[in-house]
Amino acid sequence: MEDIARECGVSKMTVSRVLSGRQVVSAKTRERVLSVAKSLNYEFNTLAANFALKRSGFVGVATPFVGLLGTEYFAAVFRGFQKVLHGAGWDCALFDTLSDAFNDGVKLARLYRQKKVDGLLIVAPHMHDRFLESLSDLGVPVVAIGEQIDSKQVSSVSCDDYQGMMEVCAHLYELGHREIAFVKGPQDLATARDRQTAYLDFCRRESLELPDDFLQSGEYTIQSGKVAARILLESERRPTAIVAANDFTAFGVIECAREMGLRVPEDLSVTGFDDMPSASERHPALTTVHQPAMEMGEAGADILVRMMTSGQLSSAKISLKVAMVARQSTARLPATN
Amino acid sequence: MEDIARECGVSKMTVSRVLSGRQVVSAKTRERVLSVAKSLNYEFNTLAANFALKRSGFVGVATPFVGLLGTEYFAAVFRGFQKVLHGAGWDCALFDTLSDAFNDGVKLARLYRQKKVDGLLIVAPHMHDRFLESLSDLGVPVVAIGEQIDSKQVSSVSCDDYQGMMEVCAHLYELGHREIAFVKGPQDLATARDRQTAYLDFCRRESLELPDDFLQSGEYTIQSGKVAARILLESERRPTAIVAANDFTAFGVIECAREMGLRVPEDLSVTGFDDMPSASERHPALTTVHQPAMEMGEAGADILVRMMTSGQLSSAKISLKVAMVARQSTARLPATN
DNA sequence: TTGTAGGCGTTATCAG
DNA sequence: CTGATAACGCCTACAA
Repeated sequence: MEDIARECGVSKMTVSRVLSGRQVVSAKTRERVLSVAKSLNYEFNTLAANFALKRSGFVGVATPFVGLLGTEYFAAVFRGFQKVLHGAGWDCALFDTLSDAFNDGVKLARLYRQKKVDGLLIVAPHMHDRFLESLSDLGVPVVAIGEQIDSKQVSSVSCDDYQGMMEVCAHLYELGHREIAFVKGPQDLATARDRQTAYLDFCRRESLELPDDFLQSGEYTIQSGKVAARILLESERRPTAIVAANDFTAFGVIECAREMGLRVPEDLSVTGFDDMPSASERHPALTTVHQPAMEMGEAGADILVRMMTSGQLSSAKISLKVAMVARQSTARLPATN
Repeated sequence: MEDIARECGVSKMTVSRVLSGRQVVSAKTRERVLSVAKSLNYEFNTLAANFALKRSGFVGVATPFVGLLGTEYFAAVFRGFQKVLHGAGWDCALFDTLSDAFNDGVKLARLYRQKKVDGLLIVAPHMHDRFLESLSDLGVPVVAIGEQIDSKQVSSVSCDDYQGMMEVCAHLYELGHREIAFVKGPQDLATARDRQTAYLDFCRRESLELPDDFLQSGEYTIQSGKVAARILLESERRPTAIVAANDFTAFGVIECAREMGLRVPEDLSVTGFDDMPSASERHPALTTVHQPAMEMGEAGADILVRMMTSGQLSSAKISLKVAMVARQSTARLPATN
């Protein structure tokens, strides 16, 4: 900068003002500085600028590298981040919540305290309560995507699991189903509990009297879906529809049904939740609930930018609407019975 | 640091030496410094350290956000990066090769010149020659993963497309196939050309005399696979096996065969290349070629670390062996004919 | 609108 | 093995 200043006959400070582009400089001086900078092949040193500004220019995106990185869901959320953050002058760095170093939020907070990142975005759907609780009150700008966090300092952007599951149940009900069973998810995940609550509320609202074993345990896995389905489909009062707490579980249910010689959807309707890419690729394509991943990313990044620029850690809780997608795994009841 | 120094009765420099942990300090002093640091709730300022060291502590990982981010392949490569880089003291930042700002390598190089990143890892399988060429000789530590780069300064880690395709052809040959057709990929992708060359070399080596139309064009897409398959399967000399240049193309071929009432693999053997996750999930599971993605990531990061620490831009070209995976889309010929 | 002086928190360098 | 000093390249604060 000094070279440019000398060449232009102005001070280093004026050059800085032009190059950082956020202070008023006369148009004539500005152009002169810019042209000299170009002719001198000058490159702005972002690192030094950020050091002086006491910021890193990076936002940390934390997610489990096994399980979530590599999914279209994560990619969509991330594109949402990028769109907002890049415009606001930040880049994204990736951190693994599963690595030894990040068993809890305290470790993540160190990234901030050491000035490696200016804020954190946690992509954490289906994450255990314990981890999420460790995020509370770290004194760091943090936004969690995919789960609602119960904290005054941590913001979160989640989607309306309850509403989505309600739509699924209503969809089946409209198709004539009255014998609707449910395969639960892990009880330490808030998403799983919300989905289950919606199912139970729906049954109560419509006065569906269902036997206790219509509520089966599950673990959000294909295998657990198969196990639960076998119990349900072998019981004397066989359901005409099975609502799975997520897509994996639904895949397991369908696999079990097929093994037992039942056709989906003719003999059994099955629904999932999450709308993984394979949900639409499988046969039959799965009726499920789609989450607005990119919008969640954008909303989360918006909140984070506000926290980082204001320095205020007031938490915002946003819950986005989801949309059920009817595909080929559900059918009208009288069609075959 | 000054506070700690005062408290310990040593100089700021000694504290720095202890905390940065890369210079010899007497064990007694070290422990005293560490304990005082803890009691003072001191947090090391990474940003300031990196500024003094003239490095950012970040490596830029560039990839197309639409198409590659969100795939298991990318996730595996990235885990490989992380494993090596984290150990060596770097974190990873993500950049989109598709965004306006990165139509070419020159734009990426700016990240380095502005000291935002200390080096670049480009995850670029199936990337157009033009982009790859723009990476040459940027004067920046760059390693490309997935494509071989023709440059004296840019390193690359690719996998042996030629060998993989040879194995596929040999596999079909051993199953008794002699009428083997091929669906090409885009001609401006080196991977596509290598796979095609292997096929042609194999045919020549085994003296398979095939009609010209056994070599169909394709675009690495499902749709183009369908189109090519229709031509092949409707020709009077119908192939008993179709080798597709990648998995997507193979999916299209299978779809077309099914529409025409042909069974795979009983009436037609089909092979892919890449081993996408869905390759093993589909029915029939696809015989294809698997790439050692995580190993490629590790190898690439190793090379980059060497470039960054040495400052030398000597390019290394590594080509990793691939492995064919025989699944259910290929079968012995006499079994049905 | 522009200039001057000083500082950000760490490390390199060289002397002891 | 330890200490003093200067420097990294930019920005804030204040003054002109």
